[in-house]
Amino acid sequence: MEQAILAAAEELFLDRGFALTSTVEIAKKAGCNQALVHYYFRTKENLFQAIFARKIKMFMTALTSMDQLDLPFEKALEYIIQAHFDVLASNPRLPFLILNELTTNPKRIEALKDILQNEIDLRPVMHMQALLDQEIRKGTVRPTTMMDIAMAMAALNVMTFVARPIICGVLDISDDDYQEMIAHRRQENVAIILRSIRP
Amino acid sequence: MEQAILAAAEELFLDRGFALTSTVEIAKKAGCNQALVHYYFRTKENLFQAIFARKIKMFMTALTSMDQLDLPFEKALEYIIQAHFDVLASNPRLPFLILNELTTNPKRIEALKDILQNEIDLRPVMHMQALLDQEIRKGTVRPTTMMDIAMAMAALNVMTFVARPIICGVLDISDDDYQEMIAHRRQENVAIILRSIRP
DNA sequence: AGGTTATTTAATAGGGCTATTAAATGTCAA
DNA sequence: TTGACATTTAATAGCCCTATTAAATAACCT
Repeated sequence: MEQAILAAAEELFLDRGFALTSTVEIAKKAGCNQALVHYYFRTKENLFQAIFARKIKMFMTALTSMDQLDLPFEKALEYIIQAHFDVLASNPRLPFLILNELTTNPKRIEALKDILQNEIDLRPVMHMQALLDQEIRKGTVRPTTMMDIAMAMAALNVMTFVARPIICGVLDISDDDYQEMIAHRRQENVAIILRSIRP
Repeated sequence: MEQAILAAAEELFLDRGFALTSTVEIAKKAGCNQALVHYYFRTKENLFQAIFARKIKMFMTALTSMDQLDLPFEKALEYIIQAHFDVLASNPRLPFLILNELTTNPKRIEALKDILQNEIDLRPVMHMQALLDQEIRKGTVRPTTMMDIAMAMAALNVMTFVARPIICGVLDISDDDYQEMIAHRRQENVAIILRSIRP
């Protein structure tokens, strides 16, 4: 039942965020009494943090555990951008939850910092930075930074999923059309970034 | 006092969204009794919609009221991207509010559709589309669509401001550094898009 | 001033929420 | 079987919230 509560809470939190999800709803979805939620997690805040931390860790790990370290820079970059995109596609509501919580609740920032500092292996990032610097020296890539590239990647990929309600709502397109658009963006976002770093 | 309530509500809604803002807080910030909020707007929902509609209208109008219709395509695009960026810089919390409300409350989508259909002049967009098609025929721009370009622009510009809590929180940088980063992104986002449409 | 309307306040109904508590039920080993 | 412990439930305290109502105050017109 503890697992059922976690699963129900995860779904609801991802759907509606912390503030709009009540422990009563979580209990109903998990199929138990509302007091049980508090028996296992004492507070709604605890329950949320457990899920939030787990999700962020999963997300960051998926990004930094890279098995393409031997690829040349452009290929590696393409691989990373698409890996990032794919994690988002499997967790389309996660970026919104993260943005939402970090924006409305300063407390969450500490949690995020902790995870980033203690749980994430940054060596792959360093490796990419080194490859990039090499390319710049060779003149095959214009002078730029991994920070800039990462910003562009995050922006383009995340917005694809965060903007879904706007896109689907305003253009009212079918689910098939949306899937097609997703596939298109997966290619397009890579293309934009690769072109943007040309000398 | 009605204006004071509107102003207070706008600030609080932008800060914390609809659900996390109470009419009591609004009243306190406006310097009046909480019942007065309901006297003027009957419901919190009404008050929110008034503000939300006004903000979206302002935002969309700033984007589509373009005075650079005689510029060549690339110059016009650069102008638009920076205009978009500047509206966001003046309303840094607006995109988050829009995303937040459209994501958590389907009702808002109707409001948005209404505004887009009735209040926004789409001729400048058509004009840009025509210029783009011309460039593509000439071969000076790779085959693409205004939709793709707009997505990239929105993603890059919006993320600059939406991600502020993450960037400032994780990297803990000073306000000056942040301002510098903003200025950098204003250039960079243009550069990325212009490079991304090269043949 | 006196009357009418607009504005503002105090008080409160009514509802949902989190968290706690005490009691009931299940589990399982000795 | 019984005792100890884990799980689950019902009930409720205590908050904060929205919205309403009735009464008080201000503003304005004649």
